[in-house]
Amino acid sequence: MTKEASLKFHMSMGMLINSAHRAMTKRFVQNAMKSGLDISLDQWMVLGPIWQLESASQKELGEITLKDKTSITRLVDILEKKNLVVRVEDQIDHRIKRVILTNAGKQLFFDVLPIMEKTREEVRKDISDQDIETFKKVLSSIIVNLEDEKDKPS
Amino acid sequence: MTKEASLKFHMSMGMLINSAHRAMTKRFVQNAMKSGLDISLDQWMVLGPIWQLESASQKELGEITLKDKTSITRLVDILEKKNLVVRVEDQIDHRIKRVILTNAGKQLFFDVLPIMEKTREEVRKDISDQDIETFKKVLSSIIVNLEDEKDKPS
DNA sequence: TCATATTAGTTGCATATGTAACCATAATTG
DNA sequence: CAATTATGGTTACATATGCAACTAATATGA
Repeated sequence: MTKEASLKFHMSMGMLINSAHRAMTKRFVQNAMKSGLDISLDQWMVLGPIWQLESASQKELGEITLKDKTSITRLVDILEKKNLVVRVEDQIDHRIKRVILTNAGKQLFFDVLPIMEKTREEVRKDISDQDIETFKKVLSSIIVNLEDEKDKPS
Repeated sequence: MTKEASLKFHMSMGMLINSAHRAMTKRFVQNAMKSGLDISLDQWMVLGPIWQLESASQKELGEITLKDKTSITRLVDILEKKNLVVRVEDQIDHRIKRVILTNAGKQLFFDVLPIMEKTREEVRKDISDQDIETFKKVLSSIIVNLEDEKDKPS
């Protein structure tokens, strides 16, 4: 029995997702560290959209990353402490805080891109495109299956 | 474009796993809470093997759940604080601590089984067995792809 | 317009994890 | 057999998350 088969046989889906998730975040951080970059996968998940949108409210970041507003607050705290982003109060709606990249943040974004690509390749090694497609489809279904009632569009 | 398609289109694999993982742990805890049971998914992941093995060392628990020994220490701390398990020093090798269920732990184990099943059904809703198989296969491959060099059998 | 509700974001408390340093107890070997 | 190494487990520090309660600001509507 191969190691994969053994794992598949013994472990529940929940345990497998749990382990795969931890392994991926761990590897990303390790790869970044090897290149002298100090950033976590979750921090990157927020940094990317900020770059793409030029300026994003924390609410928008939460919607894009599917993260709780509480998590966004604290991730932005960390990014701000690292001088990668700054919060700017929206001029019209004073409840909103727009997050924008500093020059250091922009620099880091480009530095991390190849790390991301390297990690992606390590993760996908020997897995067919077809299986990856099915994999992503199932993940999307799970996310939709488990959506909070209260968050569902009425 | 359906919500699934939209998710699949926009989100990277890492983000999808991240979100699915969080959604599953969240739903499990919510389902348990609705039934008046106070246990997290990770606590359950440890409790199950203890039941199966009757008595397990923390090292064994780590191997089974693919969790770090540090995580096991702390999960067992919590389970012990909740009076669900007790640590017993191994009579032969005094470094080893065997973890066994209390009566309350055994009771909880059986109470949680239907919660587990309910959550499992909610997660898998409208996903074919075939796709689940592929899904688990891919997860196992990812875990193997990302295994630490130092942990690999020589 | 004034009271109420909603929205965006923050904070405190609890759980979960990784890393590294640490302790105590075996096991190894010079 | 004594010194060294390896093993099982714990602890401190940092990151990440959920929930609930909170603040400040905007929107709603009687």
